Amino acid sequence: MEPIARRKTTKEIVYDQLKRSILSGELEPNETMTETSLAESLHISRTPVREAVGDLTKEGLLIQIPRKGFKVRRIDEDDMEQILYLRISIEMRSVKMLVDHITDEELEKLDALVDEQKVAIQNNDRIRYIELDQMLHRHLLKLSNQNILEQILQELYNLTRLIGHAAISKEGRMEEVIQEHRDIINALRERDEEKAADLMRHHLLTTASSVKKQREQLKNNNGNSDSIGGL
Amino acid sequence: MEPIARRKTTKEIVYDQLKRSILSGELEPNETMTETSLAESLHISRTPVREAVGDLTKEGLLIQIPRKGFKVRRIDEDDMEQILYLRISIEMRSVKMLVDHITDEELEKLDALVDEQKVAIQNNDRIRYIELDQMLHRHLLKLSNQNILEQILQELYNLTRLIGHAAISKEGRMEEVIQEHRDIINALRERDEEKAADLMRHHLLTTASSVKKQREQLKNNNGNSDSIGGL
DNA sequence: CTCACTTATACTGTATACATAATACAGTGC
DNA sequence: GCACTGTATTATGTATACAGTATAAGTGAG
Repeated sequence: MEPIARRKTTKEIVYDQLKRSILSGELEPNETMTETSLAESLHISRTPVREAVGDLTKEGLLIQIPRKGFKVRRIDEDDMEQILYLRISIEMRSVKMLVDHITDEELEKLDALVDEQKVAIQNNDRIRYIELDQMLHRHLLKLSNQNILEQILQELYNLTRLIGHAAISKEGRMEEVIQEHRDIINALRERDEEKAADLMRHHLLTTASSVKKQREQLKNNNGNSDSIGGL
Repeated sequence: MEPIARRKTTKEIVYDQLKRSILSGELEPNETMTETSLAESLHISRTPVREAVGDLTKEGLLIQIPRKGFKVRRIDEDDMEQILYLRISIEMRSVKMLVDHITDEELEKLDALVDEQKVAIQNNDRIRYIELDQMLHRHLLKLSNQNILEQILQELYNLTRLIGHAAISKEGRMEEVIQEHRDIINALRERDEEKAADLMRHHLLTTASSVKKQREQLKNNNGNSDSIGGL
C-alpha cells in the first residue's frame, strides 16, 4: 500500500498559506501584522503562527519590525541583481552537469512540464504558470543531484517572486519563456553543454530585463509604487 | 549615542551556544539530542530551545530525525563541492565590485584583520583564527554592499565549517592562508580587478583541496571516520 | 498650549500544560 | 520460541498563561 500522507501540522498550513499570500502579491509590503492578530484571525494559538513567521523571516520573505509586527519584504534593484547573478551561476552549472547523464525519460518529463505550462497560459492561469516555471527550474537542480544548490535556488526563487506578478506578466513574455524553456531542453537533448548553459543564461537575463522594464513602466503609470509591490 | 546592546534573548543564547558547539566540532554528528533533554540540561523551557534548533535546522547545520531528535549534519564531498562553487561565484564577484570604490581606510582595516589572524596563529588559537577568517570574507561582502549575497555566504561559510577543525589545520596551511589574504588585499590596493578575483578563486580552491587532502588522511589514519566528523 | 511624567496598552519572549502519535516493550496466546 | 497485540513511554505540536518592555496615550503642571 502507498504510505498515507501524514496530515500537515498547523504550522505548515500557516506557513503555506502565508507564503502563498506573499508570493501571489495578495499581501503587500506596506501592511503590517502581528503574531497575535494573525493567530486570532485564523482562530489558532500564537505558537504555530510564530514559528511559521519565523521561518519566512529567515527565508527573507518577511521582515520583523521590533514591537510593530512584521510585513512583506521589499526587494530593490540591487537585491534583484544579486539574486539574478547567483541564479545564473547555479542554473548554468546545473544544465552543464546534466548534459552527460540526463535520460530520455527525464527529458520527456521536462517537455511535459513545458506543455503544461503552455496550457496554463491558454487558460490564463498565471498562478499555475509560475508554479510550473518554478517546478521546471527546480527539477533541473534535482536531476543534477545538487541538494545544497537546490535549496539555495529555492530561496532565491522565492525572493524573485517578491517582485510581484504584475511585473512578471509583460505582454507576450510568457510565450517567449515557453520557447526559451524548449530551447534549453533541446540543447540538453543534443548533449550540447555550452549551448544549454548559454541558453539558460540568456533565459534568465531576458526574464530579468523584462521584469525590470515592466516594473519601471508600472512605476510610471501610478506614482504610488507600493500598490504593485514596487521598487 | 550608540544604541545600547539589548540584552540577548534566551533563544539567542541557546542559538549561539549550540552553533558554537556545532562549528567547533564539540558536538559530533553521531550523538542525537532532543528538545526536552537539551532544555533540561540548560535549565530552561523547551520554547527557546525549540526555536533555536529550528533555526539551525533551517540553516542546514542540524538535521531533525522524526521522533528521534536532532543531530549535527554530515557534509559529504558532493556538498563540499557545491558550497565551494558558490563561494567562488560570490566572492569573486565581491572583490571585483570592490576594486572601484574601496577606500584606503577600509584596506587598512582588512590588513588589520590579517595581522590579528597572524597573532592568533602565533598563540595557537585556532578558534580565533577561524573567526577572523570568517570576518574577513564577510567583511568583503559587506563592503561591496551586497546584503543578499552576504547572507547566503554566511550560510555557506557555516556549512563549510561543518567539515571540522581537524581538517582545516593542515600543517603550515594557516600561514599560507595569511599570505593569500595579503595578496588579495594588495591586488585590491592596486585596483587590479582580474588579479584580485583570480587570487580569490585560487585561495578558495587551495583551501578546499587542502581540506580534502587532510580529510582523506584523517580518514585513513583511523578507520572510524565519525570521530572527526568525516566523510 | 506644551512638555514632562505617569499610566495604559500591546507585542514579544518564555514557561508550562496538555494532546497526539509513534516507537519500544512486554505480555499473552499459539 | 515466535508472533501479535495492547500498553507505556517519549518526542513533538499546540494552546495557554504570564512577564517584561517599548511605545502610545493620557494627565497634570508650568
